[in-house]
Amino acid sequence: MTNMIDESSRYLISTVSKRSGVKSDLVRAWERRYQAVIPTRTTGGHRVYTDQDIARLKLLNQATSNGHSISQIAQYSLEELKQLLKADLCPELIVTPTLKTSDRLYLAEDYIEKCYAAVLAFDARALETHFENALVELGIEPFIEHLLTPLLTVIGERWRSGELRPVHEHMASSIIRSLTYLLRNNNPCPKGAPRMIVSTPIGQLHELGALLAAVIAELKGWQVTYLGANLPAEEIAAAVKFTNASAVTISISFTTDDQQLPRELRRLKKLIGHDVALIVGGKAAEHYTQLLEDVGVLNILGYDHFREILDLLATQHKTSTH
Amino acid sequence: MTNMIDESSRYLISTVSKRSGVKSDLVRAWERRYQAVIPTRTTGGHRVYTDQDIARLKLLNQATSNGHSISQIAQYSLEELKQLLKADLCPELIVTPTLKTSDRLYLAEDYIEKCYAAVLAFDARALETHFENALVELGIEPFIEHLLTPLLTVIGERWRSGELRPVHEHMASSIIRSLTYLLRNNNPCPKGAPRMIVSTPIGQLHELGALLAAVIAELKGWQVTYLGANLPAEEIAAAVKFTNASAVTISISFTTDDQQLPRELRRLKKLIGHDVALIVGGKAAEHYTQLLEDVGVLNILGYDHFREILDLLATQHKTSTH
DNA sequence: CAAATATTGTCAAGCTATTGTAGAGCTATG
DNA sequence: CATAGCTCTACAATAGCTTGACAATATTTG
Repeated sequence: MTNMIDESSRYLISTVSKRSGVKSDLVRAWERRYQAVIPTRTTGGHRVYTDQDIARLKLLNQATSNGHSISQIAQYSLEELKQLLKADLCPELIVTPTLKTSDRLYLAEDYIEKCYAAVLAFDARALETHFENALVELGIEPFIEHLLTPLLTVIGERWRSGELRPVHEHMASSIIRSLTYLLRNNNPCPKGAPRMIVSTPIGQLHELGALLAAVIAELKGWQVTYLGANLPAEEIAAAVKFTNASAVTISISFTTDDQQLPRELRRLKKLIGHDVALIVGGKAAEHYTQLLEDVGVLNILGYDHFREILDLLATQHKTSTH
Repeated sequence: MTNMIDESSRYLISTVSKRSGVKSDLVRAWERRYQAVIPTRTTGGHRVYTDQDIARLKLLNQATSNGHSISQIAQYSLEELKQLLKADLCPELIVTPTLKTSDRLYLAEDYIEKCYAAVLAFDARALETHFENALVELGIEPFIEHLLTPLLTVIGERWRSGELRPVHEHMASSIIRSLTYLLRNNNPCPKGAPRMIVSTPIGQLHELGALLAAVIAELKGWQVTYLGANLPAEEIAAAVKFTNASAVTISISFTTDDQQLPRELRRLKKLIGHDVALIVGGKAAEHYTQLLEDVGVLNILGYDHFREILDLLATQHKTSTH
């Protein structure tokens, strides 16, 4: 996760030595003789290393103990070193080309499989690890769009088909929810940012859709107050008043036959008035298109559409406050 | 919100020193040499610090004792420092308590007030900031025991008395839930650790109690799988089978008149058998003492009691697996 | 194969930078 | 007026820097 903050950690040589397992003297020797790492310096001349340097030294250390000579590999890139070590372990699998941005979809699919396998095996730790790795490799938005969303769809399908039990879905959800901290945490919110309330209406217990919407809105620069699931219209409206929010996003995951959802939506719209945008999304939203149109709701048709809506509302917000 | 922080939290250097664990002289040296904190001044020139400054110094203190050089990290933001420490947690580092327990209680009360004020003002950001600072200052377990638990009780009371709306409680809950990532993430779980399933039975939608139980069990060295709220007995039992868990912890927050809860508990006990411990806690557990006794449940009477139970079960687990 | 050469990890000497601590003398605060 | 805080200065203890050397292995060459 450190590299999400733009690689700002700096270390002195002793720390580097402890972390990488290469003695300080040797680190300096490798620099002097082969420029294996080229740290910056303090004004006083002390060497200052980055996380990358540490990773590099770790790999170099492994590679040398595998028999490679330091003079030969000292200038390899991180990627090349990883390949080298991989090749040492299983010399048959050297094929891997370096990953480029166009391979993200492939990468995401790979992770989807791994994650699904972890869910099926009910291995919460493995699932969490996969998620964290994927988050680093993919970045936040692709992570949500190309990994989480398809994964949840798959889990939903397999759940209905009986391959998975409800408890699998619960396990996965709770892990995804705890990840939200990572997803949300890096945004110093701008001061005049438009505010948004995110929740699910009463009767809708699944909150993951809402959670992802909240994350995306925060990434788009909104100041989001997330309220969890299952809230009656008056409560959501109260939150809008408290925060002076200019939009409300509601996620609907399940189709129900009763009239509760339509009633709640109409009530909510009436309570918040016409100046506050009401946005609705979620798997089950498409079953209610007529209703949503009647009520005057912005219906989310996909991630890009959601982002468009957010941008549009944000500009409206700016012009209305100036 | 901002003026609440500004007005309520101004400290002189001696207080800061006590709370952060950094000697006054050193605090001044860090300011002079690296601008690690830049307090405001009284008209007479005395330094005046905020809660943020204290949190910052505390983190800087930890980071330096982890081997980082103060000149390198002095200008890091709070977030960066947290990340740094998280990254350092590979070695076995438990936050060293620099405060006496009596000071802690006082400090916790102080934070309870601030947090409650943030809830009342519906200020999610302020609440989150207070939580994060408190977590740094108090350490995990005191944070749960002396801040979170009393705070939740207060919120519950004021909610029943009508001072707060349900939406206040939702807002606070969702923030606490997102904090769980911080609370849980520090434990590299030992290999032979006993496993536990944590959830709430069907009909019990409030999951915070379960969440806190999960965190405490993890701190005690258990390998916990947290499943969220509202699960039927068969699902919980299935999770026990999948993970080969040796204990199940269930949290009950609300008293209901119907027979669902008793039925579910009996069913759960039957499904998991006598070899798996069934632990029940939560605000409403005391209303069911007779039932719990009949079913053969370990009833949690408080945090210390819970920890005792955990230790007891852990030793049983060890002897049975050797 | 042996000798010559190159590579590589380690160490020491002498010097500088960093950093925690402390004292002297003065001032603000209640 | 006593306590706690302020500035400035100084100092000792680590920890880091450079240069250069030196064995212990590899590798090449005769």
